[in-house]
Formats: sequence, structure tokens, C-alpha cells
Amino acid sequence: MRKMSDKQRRIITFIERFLSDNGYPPSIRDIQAACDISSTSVVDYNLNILESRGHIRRHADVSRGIKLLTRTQTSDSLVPVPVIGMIAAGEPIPVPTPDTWDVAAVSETMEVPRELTRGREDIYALKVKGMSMVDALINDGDIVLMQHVSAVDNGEMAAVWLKGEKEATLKKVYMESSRIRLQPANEQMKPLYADPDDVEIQGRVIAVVRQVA
Amino acid sequence: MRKMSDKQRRIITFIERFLSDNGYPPSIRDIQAACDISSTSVVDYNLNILESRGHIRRHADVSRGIKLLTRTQTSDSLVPVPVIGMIAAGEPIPVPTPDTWDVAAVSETMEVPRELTRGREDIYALKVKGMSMVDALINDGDIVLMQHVSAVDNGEMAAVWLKGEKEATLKKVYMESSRIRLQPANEQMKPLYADPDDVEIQGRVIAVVRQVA
DNA sequence: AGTTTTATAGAACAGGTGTTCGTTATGCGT
DNA sequence: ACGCATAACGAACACCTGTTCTATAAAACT
Repeated sequence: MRKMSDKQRRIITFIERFLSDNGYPPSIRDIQAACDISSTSVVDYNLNILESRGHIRRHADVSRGIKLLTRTQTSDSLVPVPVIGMIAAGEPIPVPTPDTWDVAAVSETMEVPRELTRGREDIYALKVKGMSMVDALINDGDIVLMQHVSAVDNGEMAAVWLKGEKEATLKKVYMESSRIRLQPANEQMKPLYADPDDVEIQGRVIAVVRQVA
Repeated sequence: MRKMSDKQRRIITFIERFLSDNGYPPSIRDIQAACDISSTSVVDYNLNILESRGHIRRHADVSRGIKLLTRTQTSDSLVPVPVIGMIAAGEPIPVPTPDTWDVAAVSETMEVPRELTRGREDIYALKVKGMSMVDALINDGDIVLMQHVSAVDNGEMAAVWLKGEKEATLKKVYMESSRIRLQPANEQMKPLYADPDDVEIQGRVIAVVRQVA
């Protein structure tokens, strides 16, 4: 998508506003008047350019036959996610059960764009309590989107339960020869090494959402 | 809104499908053909009824001048936000212009739940490049939702431009007697003090979104 | 300077499209 | 049967609207 001329930008903007105001697209003469263009042929000229660039689609011989393509896909791209609990230092991570999967049965849910979950189904959310995860660049009050898995690939961020320490953290997990390296998301910090028997993968971190103001 | 006749229901259904397929409403003769109606005047007759019942609004003397009113508001729960650039250490934060506000004119946009923006209109997004903001608990690749303001309340997280250092950072801003305290989001870190003449508020941080996997 | 490309102008044409009007059924209560 | 509102019909009209054509100007390129 190459750069549009100023006039073409005005045209697109006007079409969008007109469409949202009136529910149907503008005629060429509507565009001419609103964008202060001298001739209908100039509008036609620029509309053809906009079509060749993929911004709109025109239907020949159809009044107001302009379809906006830049418009982001509609469809219900909001998916509800159950917020099944808190995640805090010294407490195990709440593990989802068949009950908590049911969005209707959970006290709290949030809605996230489908783009974030990438269509995955087994997603739940946890609210972070406390500052114990600053080394994962996760703050108090952040919301962590999790996927319930029992194993992760090397380098993936996971919620791990350290049996010995009775502590849950979010770290990047690397399987090494005889130990597991737990690397904070903040690469400047030192990794932690643990015995494979001591760690339990509780889920994979999908996303972090922090609402500041 | 009283009950529609079978024919009127077919008409509404067709208008909806046609609109979603083509991006513009059907003509009366389109409706006539699709709904198997014998005369254009019959379509006109039923459209008038549908308008008086509040299902549509018609614009006189306008081709395809039909606006669907029953239509659920255009996915109001998801709002498009323009991604107007990067934010990186040593570079000024891209300041939105009237052009970049226009969602259609920007190369990249993202959609976020209205809940995140809380209905505010002047929101834009920046992609974080580099690790220079780890002390704000913001990682490389994170997306920061910003609101374009020139002043913030005490304690709010803001994008500030340090004129002397020629550097942009995200910090909590506290006005003190004769200086400005810039506090990292990570409360364990030491604050930075600056002269009021040296700092320029470029925007307020609304939210941070990090997609990990 | 000459040539091509891009952009603009204005007007006229042809077909799309909403509207109107007289007419005819159809249903419903009296 | 009758009156009346509802619904359907078909054609003609008027104008809305996309398209096309020629001419002109500015910019880019050789």
C-alpha cells in the first residue's frame, strides 16, 4: 500500500464518515462537493487509483457502488476469557478445571481481541498480585493471559511451580542437559537453575495486559 | 416495533446480506429481484412501512439511500487504534498529527476492547523498540497505548521527552516544589529528578499490551 | 527543449434508480 | 353487499449518478 496523496486521503476519510453517518456510500458528486474537488472526473480518477491500490472496490455502473476494504474485518473478534484467580508470590497458580472453563460459571470474565489469543481455546486469565514478578517485567495489577499446557517449548515463557520453594513464577524455560534454566524476561537478570523434578509447568504465558490509567 | 410480514422480513434479511457482501445497500430493483417481488412499487411500499416501524431510514431521491437501523452498532466493543510508530531510546516519540488520527490513512492499525481505552477518542499506539524501558516494566516488542495530552496529573505514567538528554522515557510524573520527579514503574528503582524546563509531556500511558506467544 | 506521466477541467451522454399514478385484488368488519 | 384499509401491479417519468471524451496544465524524465 503506497502513500496516498492528500486528496486521496481526504476522499477515503470522507467516505468513511459518510458511510458511518448515512449507512450508504457517497455518490461521486457527494465526494466532489465534500472534498472540494472541481470535477467529477477528478474524483473518478482518484477513485480508480484508490481501487488499484486496494483501498476500495468499485462496482461498475452501480450508484454509490463503493466498498471500503481498509475497514478492519468485522466479525466478533472479541473472545471472552475467564479470570479464574490471582497469581501471587508464595501461592500456587490456580489451575483451571472444567468448571472454570465455563465462562458463565466464573465470577469474572474479560474480553480480549481474538488476535491476542490467536484462536486458541484453552485460555484463562490471572490477575497479578504483588511485585514478585517484576523480573518478568510484570507489575502488580497486570493481567496475564495463560494457556493451559503441561509442557512448553524451549524459550517459551511459562508459569512454573517450584515445589521445593513453594513458589510460582513466570520465566522463560530452557531444558538443558540435566537441569532446567529459568530465565527472567528481563534479559539483564541472572537465570535460575532448577532440578527437573522440582519444577512443574502450569501453563504458557500468551500475553500480558496492563491498564495504567 | 410490530410484527413484520414475511415479505418485509425477507427484505430486511436481504438488505443485511447485500450490505455485508457489497459494502453498499441494494437498489429497489435489486430487492425486487432477490425477494421475488413483482413490482418496484411494492418494494417501495414495504420499505415505507419498514421505515415507519423504525427498521430502516430512507433518504428521498438518493440511490440506495437505505440505512439499516436494527443493525447492531458496528462492533462498538472493539475500537481501531492507529499504530503510528516506534518508541525507542534516543528517539523522540512520534507525535500524532491530524493525518495519523485517521485510521484509514495509517499503514497499521490494531483493535483493542473499548474497555481498555475507556471510550477516549484520542488514542494511538506505539511499538516499543529495544530494552530501554525495562525499568518501566516494558519490554522490547510491547505495544503502548497512549493518549495525546500535554499535561498529566501527579502520579500518572507519561511519555516524557528529556530535552537535555534527547531521550524519551516512560515514567510516573510527580510535580514537586521546584523540580519534577520521574519515578520508574518499578518502585524498587530510584527516581530521577529533572528541571521542569527540561521535560516535555508527550502523552499519557493508557495501557501496555505484550504478546508473548 | 521535447516527451511522457500525472493530475485537473468541464461538459455531455447513457443508463441506473427512486418516485408517482392509475388500477386492481384481497381481507375485514358492518 | 358494502365501505374501507391494506397490498399488489405495471408503466412512465424525472433526475440521480457513473462514465466518457476532449482539452489543459503541471511535474517528471530523457
